[in-house]
Amino acid sequence: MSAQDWARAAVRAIADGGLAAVAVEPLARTLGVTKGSFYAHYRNRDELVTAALAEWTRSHGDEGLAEFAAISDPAQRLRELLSAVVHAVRPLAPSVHLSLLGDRNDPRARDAVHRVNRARLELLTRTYGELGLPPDRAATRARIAYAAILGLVHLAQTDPHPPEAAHLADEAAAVFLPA
Amino acid sequence: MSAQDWARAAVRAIADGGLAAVAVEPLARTLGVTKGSFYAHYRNRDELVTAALAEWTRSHGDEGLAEFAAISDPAQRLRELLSAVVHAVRPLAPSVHLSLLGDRNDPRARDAVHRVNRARLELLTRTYGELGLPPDRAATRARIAYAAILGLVHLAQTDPHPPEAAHLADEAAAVFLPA
DNA sequence: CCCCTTTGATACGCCTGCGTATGGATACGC
DNA sequence: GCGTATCCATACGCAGGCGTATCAAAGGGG
Repeated sequence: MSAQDWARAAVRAIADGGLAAVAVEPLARTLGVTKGSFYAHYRNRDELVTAALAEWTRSHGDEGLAEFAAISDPAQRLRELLSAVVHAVRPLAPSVHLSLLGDRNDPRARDAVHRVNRARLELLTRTYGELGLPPDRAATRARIAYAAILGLVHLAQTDPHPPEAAHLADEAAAVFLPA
Repeated sequence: MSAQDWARAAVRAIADGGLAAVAVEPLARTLGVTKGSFYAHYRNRDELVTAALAEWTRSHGDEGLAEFAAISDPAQRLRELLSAVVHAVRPLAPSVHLSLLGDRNDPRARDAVHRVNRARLELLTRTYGELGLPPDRAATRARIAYAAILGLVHLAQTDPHPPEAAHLADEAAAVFLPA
């Protein structure tokens, strides 16, 4: 039971309950310990919230994008990003992102979301630039594509009959792939 | 001080704090009354939450879209919708929508968001259909456009230097207007 | 004019989460 | 093998929110 364990549990809690779910006693229960353990690693709840946001920002910002940034062919990079999003796997998994939008009045949450968004937008902008778009059009294109992806994921989250992945992939490709 | 007043205050509370902010005693303080008043109108907090969500769904679903649905020229209708979104005015104002995403584990919140999304998507799909797109392409197009709009608004919300409205309008037009 | 309904104020008990104090256990240095 | 430090359990006080009980003040209908 390390400080890391608590931080990771806090990230999970954010994913399905927002910052309010980062509560020491419930987390201790799910971890099978008491809160006496917690205060051996953190001074108070706020420190845990900060640590959890830092952990998420790190793993979903530049670090989470590293494997995609390493792809040299921009078209291939774009396809891989698209595939990752549509299959809702790791680096663009939306739950924490979505929950934090609900906590956007908290400056720490807003900052974390903004950092992750910025890292992704920069990669996308660079990718579109390498595909031949002039800088300003690349930036705009990246914003639209990323916004559309976010929105599609958000729509799927509240839809009781979410569209199947293949169909979502077609829709995403329509905005993701360069005109 | 009517039940309506409480419901409207609850909607405001959702806008800047999510469902958790719908708390009887703080709301009573901001309304300048005590909670004794509240329990004269509602049986418990849950009833207030339900009423607030119903109020929002009503005013932002079909009813909020009525003024746009009444525009007979589809191209004009699309332009008006676009303008409304970009200027962040009423019917697509995002704050409650965004906050409810953070509460998407609550079935009532999920349902409310879904109803509003569905009403908007139906209007958009119909509009693209009237503009000449075949039904399935109109539906897909509507989803992408609406998703992009949602995403752009979301990005702006966490951006400390949000892009100016004119630029946002250009970006929105790129996905909103038919190809 | 009086009664009764509606509205809301006050006060209470309960629950849950935060933070602190204290003590015990285990493991590691020497 | 004996301190000593780290980790964690237990127990406490405190705050804030929910729901209930009780009562007071109008205000409208008979």
